[in-house]
Amino acid sequence: MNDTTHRNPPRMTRQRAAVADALGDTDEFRSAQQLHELLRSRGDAVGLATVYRTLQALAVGGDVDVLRSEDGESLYRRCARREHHHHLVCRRCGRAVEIDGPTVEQWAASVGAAHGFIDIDHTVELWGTCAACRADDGRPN
Amino acid sequence: MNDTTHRNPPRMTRQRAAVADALGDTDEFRSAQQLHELLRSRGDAVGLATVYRTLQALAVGGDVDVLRSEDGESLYRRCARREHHHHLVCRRCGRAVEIDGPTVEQWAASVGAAHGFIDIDHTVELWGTCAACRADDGRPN
DNA sequence: GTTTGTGCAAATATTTTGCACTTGA
DNA sequence: TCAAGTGCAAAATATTTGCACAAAC
Repeated sequence: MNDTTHRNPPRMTRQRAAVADALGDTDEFRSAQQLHELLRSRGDAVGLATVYRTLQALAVGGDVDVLRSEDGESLYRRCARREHHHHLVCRRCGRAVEIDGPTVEQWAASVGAAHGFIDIDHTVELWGTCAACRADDGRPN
Repeated sequence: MNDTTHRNPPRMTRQRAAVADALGDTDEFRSAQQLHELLRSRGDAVGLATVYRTLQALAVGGDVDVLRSEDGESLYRRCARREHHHHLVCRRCGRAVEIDGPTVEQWAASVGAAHGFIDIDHTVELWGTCAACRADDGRPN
């Protein structure tokens, strides 16, 4: 039997632990660059390429959620639930609230089918400015 | 009176007309690079930077819709309606159908308010494979 | 001892920008 | 005329990849 599809569990390395840890203690979406910098400042430096590779692996495994900021940067966060959900994200600080699209899922599927499209996927994200950032007003972030 | 906010109408140049024209005859979302190549092949070449600048201007003016492909590239299309709407886009060829989010707009606003966020914006796009591309199956794009 | 992971530097890819030159009105 | 638009090449970003070396199991 040819098991090219089999995949061993990822090895536990200092770097993987560090990235997971950096993601662990926040409710904010963070970019790979931010996490890289955060780790460096903590004195637990990890190569930028490794940060990218690790985040990608975590995302594939469903351990972190990924979304694109309004200017196209990928942002990562370890969410409370593993099931599919959407977010209300602060465009200033990245803080996010997990939300359910009421009927979004089935609406998406039916609209797709009605037009003869298959393999429907949907992006539903809400962007805003959170209360804390609103108070911080003019300040540069 | 200081009118720093005033803006003259854009000048009609060969390049602007070419870009507008390239957008005009299709229902597909296209990238700046694709439009640049399309114009070149038509023998009506326009500098890539100009294509980007023009598309950006058209987008600000509300003359074209912009959205980000699943891999982060900006795609442009001149839609039939100028009012806010969403799209069901073929991830293979870019062909798109304009759709209305049933209650998306007010749902977005209320969810935002419920969490103390202001200036709520939402991204709702549907991606799929259209019937024509499905028939084309394995073929490279 | 294998095999997977890491770091670094170089490669991609998209989009933006500085600047001298052209052109529309 | 002369402000606005253009082309080109260089810069800025974000992300990926090749490869030699290190480390996990």
